[in-house]
Formats: sequence, structure tokens, C-alpha cells
Amino acid sequence: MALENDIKQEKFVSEYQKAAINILFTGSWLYNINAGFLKQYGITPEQFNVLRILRGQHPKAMMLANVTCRMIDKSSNATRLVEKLRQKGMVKREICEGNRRQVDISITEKGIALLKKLDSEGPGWLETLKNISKADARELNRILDKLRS
Amino acid sequence: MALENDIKQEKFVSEYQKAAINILFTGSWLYNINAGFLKQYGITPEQFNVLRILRGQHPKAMMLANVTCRMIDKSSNATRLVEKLRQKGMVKREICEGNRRQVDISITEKGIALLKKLDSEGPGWLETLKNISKADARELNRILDKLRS
DNA sequence: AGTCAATAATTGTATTAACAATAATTGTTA
DNA sequence: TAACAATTATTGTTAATACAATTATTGACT
Repeated sequence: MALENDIKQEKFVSEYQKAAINILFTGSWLYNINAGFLKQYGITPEQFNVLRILRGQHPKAMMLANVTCRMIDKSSNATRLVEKLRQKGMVKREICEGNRRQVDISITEKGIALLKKLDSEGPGWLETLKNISKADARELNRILDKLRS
Repeated sequence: MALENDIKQEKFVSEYQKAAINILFTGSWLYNINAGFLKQYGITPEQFNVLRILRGQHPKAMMLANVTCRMIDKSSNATRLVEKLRQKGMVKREICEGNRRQVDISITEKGIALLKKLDSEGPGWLETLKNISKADARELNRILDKLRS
């Protein structure tokens, strides 16, 4: 009955409709928790996501298109996102010598340090998920992956 | 392996982290499908949501705060959302006589007609969900509800 | 070499979101 | 009833999103 209470809707036309709304609602809910947590560190969830992507390749650089295709929300404008992070000193941007159309982006030490702080200084957003068991988390992943297939 | 491919990330630190990212990613994915489908009708997902909320009470009117608390994304500005719908002739706005602080909002015949068209003219966004079984949809709802509890 | 297509990224612009501040009205109570 | 608090909604403002148009560079073909 949780979703029914959350959006004050007594019934749904089908289990599928409820699932669709549940995904959208829970996504928005989780996003807002995450955004609120990150706010004190001066970054948005999208910026956080880009930093984690870059850390995954550190110390190698990535071209912009490869950052974009790894992003959770691919519609956000990577150029401007990266520029915001550059202004904060979290990433470095260099035109690639071998192919001057592309831009090599890499995370700086300052960016690494911020992520490290976020990793350690929990509780962090992941704690929010601990209402469900590990088995449920696995089941959730299975179903969501199947949904998009 | 679906999410791993979708965001090109080989592994996650835990099943919980993957679940969090999976919810955000699937929510964004579903939102975009929905937005693309609604675009040809000239409304956004949030506006669609508000219209469905108002239809649920039709022909009664609702005050703005009661629309807001039923919205999927409560952070979006209901005043402006409703104003957009009013400009399109989908809703009616009247200052409540009994309490002049509140505004009575109701769906118009034109709004009803649009929803009816959307209901019938599928396939619609719900078809997207049919990759999973009804049992999986129920399981998904159970887990998501628990997650937020 | 010159032209055209393809790739990579940036920019322009209109719309929307975030969220604090303000206005208008009503309720309460000294 | 005057003053203050509470409720309800709107507005102001800055930043972010959506997405088409544009620029810059490289690759391919004649």
C-alpha cells in the first residue's frame, strides 16, 4: 500500500501501471535524497556521476562521448557538466593532440579527494537502500534489467 | 549484465549500489520513453500526470496543494504546471469562494478528451513494461514499496 | 588537391526545475 | 478588534534540461 499512500491513489489499472509509476516515483525519491546529500559538497548527482566515471579510468583521460555514454541520464549536456566541474577544479580538460576534435577529460587530485571524502563520510545515499534484503536487491536488479531488455 | 552494458560499468561495489543506480537509470529511461510518446500531443509527463490526477476527481475540483501531494515529482512547481495546462485549455482555474486563498482546479472536457485519446491510441508507454511477467511486476512493486518504507 | 561526408564537441534558445521570498487570506487569541 | 501565526498560492531568480543548429576537424573518394 506504500505507493498508494505516497501519491494518494487508491488503485491502479494494472500491476504494470503501478510498476511504471512506482519506478518513476522511486527514481525521483532516490534522486532527491541523493541530491540533498550531495548539496553540502557543492555538486549535483549528475556531476557526482561524471566524477565517478572519470575515477573509473583514472589516471587515464576519457573523451567526452565516452563519458556521455556511461552517464545515468544521457540527455544532460556533458559539455556544460564537465565545464562546471572544471570551474570547481575537479576535472582537467585538454584538447587531444592526436585528434583535435576530441577533448581529453580526466579527474584531478581534488576530484579524487572529494570522492574519497564522499565514500568515507557516509552514511551516504546507499544506506537508504538497506530497507531491503540483499536477496531483494538482487531480485530488483534482475527485474529492472529484464524490463529494459 | 544489462545495466553493466547500458552504462559500460563492469562491476558495482555491492548489489545495493547496483540497485540504486538501476532505479535511477531505469527511471530516467522510462521517463524519456514517456516524454517522447507524449510529445506529439503537446504535453510533458508532469502535465500528463496532473491531468490524470484531476480526472480521478472529475467533475469535482481540487485545490492546488492536493494536486501537488499526488504528483510523482513533488518538486516541480504546480502553479506553473497548471498554468501551462490552462493556457492549453485542458484545465479550469477558479478562486474558491469559501476560502479565497485556495484555487479550485478541474479538468475540462478538452482535457478529458485528450486523456481518452491517449488511453486508446496506444501502444502507449505501458507496453514498454510487458517485457516482464505480471508476477515480476508484482514483485517489483513489493520491493520498491519496501525500499521507501 | 578539392569536395563531401562523418565525427566530436560546443553553442543558442526556449522550457523547466529548484527553492527561497513574497503576497494574500484566514484563524487564533490576548 | 488588533496583532500575530498559519495556510495557500504565486513570483523571482539562478541554474539545469532538451534538443536543434553550428563549428571544427578528420576521413574518404574522385
